[in-house]
Amino acid sequence: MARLQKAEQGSVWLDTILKGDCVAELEKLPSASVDVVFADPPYNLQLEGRLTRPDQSEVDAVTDDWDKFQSFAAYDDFTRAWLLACRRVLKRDGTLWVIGSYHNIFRVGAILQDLGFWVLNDIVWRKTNPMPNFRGRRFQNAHETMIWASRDADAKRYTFNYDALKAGNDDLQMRSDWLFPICTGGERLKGMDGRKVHPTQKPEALLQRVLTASSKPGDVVLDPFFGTGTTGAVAKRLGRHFVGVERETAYIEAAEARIAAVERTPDSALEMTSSKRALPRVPFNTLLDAGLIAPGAKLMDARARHEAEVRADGSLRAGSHTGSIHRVGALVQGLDACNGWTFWHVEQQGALAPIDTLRQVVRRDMEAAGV
Amino acid sequence: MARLQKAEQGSVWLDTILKGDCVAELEKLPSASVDVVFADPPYNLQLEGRLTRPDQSEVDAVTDDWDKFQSFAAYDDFTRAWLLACRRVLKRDGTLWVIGSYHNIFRVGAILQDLGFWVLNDIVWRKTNPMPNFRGRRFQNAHETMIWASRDADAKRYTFNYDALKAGNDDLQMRSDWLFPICTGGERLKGMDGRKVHPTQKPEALLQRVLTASSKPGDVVLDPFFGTGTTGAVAKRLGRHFVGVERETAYIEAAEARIAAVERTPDSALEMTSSKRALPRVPFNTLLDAGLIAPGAKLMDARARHEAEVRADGSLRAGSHTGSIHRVGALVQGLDACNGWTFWHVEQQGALAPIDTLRQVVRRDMEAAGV
DNA sequence: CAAGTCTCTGAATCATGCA
DNA sequence: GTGCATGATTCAGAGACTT
Repeated sequence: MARLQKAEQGSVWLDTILKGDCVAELEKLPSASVDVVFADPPYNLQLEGRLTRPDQSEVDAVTDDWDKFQSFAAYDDFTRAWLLACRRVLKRDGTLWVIGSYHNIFRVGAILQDLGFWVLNDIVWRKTNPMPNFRGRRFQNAHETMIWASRDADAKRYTFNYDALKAGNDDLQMRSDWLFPICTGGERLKGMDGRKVHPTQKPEALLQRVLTASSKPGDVVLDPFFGTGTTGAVAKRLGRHFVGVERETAYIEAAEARIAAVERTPDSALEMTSSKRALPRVPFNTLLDAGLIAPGAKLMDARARHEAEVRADGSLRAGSHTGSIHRVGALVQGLDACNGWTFWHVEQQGALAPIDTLRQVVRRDMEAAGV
Repeated sequence: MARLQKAEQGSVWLDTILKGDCVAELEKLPSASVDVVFADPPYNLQLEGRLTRPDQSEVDAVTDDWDKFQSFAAYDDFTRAWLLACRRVLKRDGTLWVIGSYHNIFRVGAILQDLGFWVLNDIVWRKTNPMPNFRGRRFQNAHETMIWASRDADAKRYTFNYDALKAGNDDLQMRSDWLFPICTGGERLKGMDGRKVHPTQKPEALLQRVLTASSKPGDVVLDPFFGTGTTGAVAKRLGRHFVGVERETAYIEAAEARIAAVERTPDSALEMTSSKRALPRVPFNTLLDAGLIAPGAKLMDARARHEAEVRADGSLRAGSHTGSIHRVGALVQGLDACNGWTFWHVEQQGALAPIDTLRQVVRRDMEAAGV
């Protein structure tokens, strides 16, 4: 929580919407200050002067003499500019999401690769209720594509809550194809006239999975194309901070009212299934110290094909092989690596139990002792 | 059939495999001579090191030289060259398919747009049985992407057999997300040594849908990266002509033997029967996404002896136990396994109802949506 | 023989904490 | 930053093998 407080103290821009062009507004943020970017950029190429080059000059609005090559180039300039601005404010181990359709996603993907982002996954949002194709000249366009990328190719410490996703998915790892309805019904923001406020409002369920997967409570989530604030609403509900950039006053007002009405989920429900990597390390000889295993005890694999002797210093011996539980486990099997905790077993009440169960005892005791 | 006869008379290259580099070989074909291109180019996977499964067995990766490129720029040059060569031999109203993964598909898509191709759809091939992510550091990569494009932006007369696809899809228009198994079992070509002949052989079902959708009997289908000839085998079976380009003699020999064994199917027998699907699996967090259960909600067993809290990620917590609905159900009962769907209940109108009833609601909605 | 169990494998950009 | 030891990590389907 130190991180949360630090973020709260120093940054007036936290949990606010900056009004203006995203490239210009992002210059006001310090570099390396956000954990996750979620971007839903315009898909349409005819942007009527909204496009700016990396040097902030405005790209000619191509309306009448519309030429597709010029237009692609303009869209590319625009894309490069906002991706670079996001890259500067992204932390070293932060990740970026972009959503798009076949009109723009290939260009966005190629450019972000060129800028040094490293694609981690492409994710397909399959729509349960897509718009039909009325002309019958193409396949029904029933999905959109998201790209999930780390800031750099060698970033390894990005946040990915693998175990949390798996626990919520019947103990199967989460796939790259997600199924959600489009945003309709009560969730869809409507104006006084009963018309939708924003043409491309994304469903909160989509953002909920994105943020559950790739952020932690207290993290800062940037949405450079904030629209009516789906990212902010979900971030607040999940106990994340947000910062948005949006040009249109009408969207900002709708987003602010919407986010104000969101209730933060209680901490106890926000707690995520933790990864085993995050659990405290327990050296094997702690089990000897705790008397859970005695020097000279015999360890076996699950089928009693291999046997090893526990030595007083917490190392194992199996024939001429000696070393750690992992090393000896690997050696007796002729493998490069082995998780000794799950490989080696002890006899308990006539049955073989993995020594990992003893480690769990130690961890429980540590927790009880407040260590 | 005039078209078919004309093609048969004048073209020695019809229904053959040209050996060599695809750009050079395609120069031997007349311009505007093929109706459909299906291209499965190298993905430029950029693999480093080795990957082992949790049991320490090694994954047989794509390490072939043909998939190695110096840089993105080199891959782009390669892509531009083969796309241009294909464009020249493609008829005015022809279409082109390319398949790829996130490693290469964005670059391919952007380049083909730059060259003047017009994207008609992007199609997602969802794999029923993808390789897992073994390190738990990303989402399981469970799909590949195909781009379907016409030669020019203003092409209107391309072939799309809308009604045939719809008739074979329970009278629903065909969506952009397709579900097929990867190529295994008897369909997978094996050498004398029992090893796969080609590392990336595509399933015939995939090509069958591609060619059924976008070609007519008698059409000419070009595959510039022919490999072991899936495109040729399916084309022959469906009464289309093929022409392939391939560099490796081993692949060509395997493809020729394979295609020789294919029998042309009578048109009447081409229709696929749609098999009844098993009930769709509904992950527990779908109930949260659908708003049927709120984070923080309490679940109980039928006699209210055990209680658990629903967390925002779709996992449960009961005391110190956390995990999936199944895992926590097992833990609170001290059992090895438990069907969380029938064990856990929610209070509804004063009575306890199993959460399985909520799953049925979701399934009904999914069915109504035609998913 | 049937049913259950074990083994193998597929386009993969697949660690991390501590000394 | 580097080096090294620790120890975390898989789903579906085919086919072989066992009881």
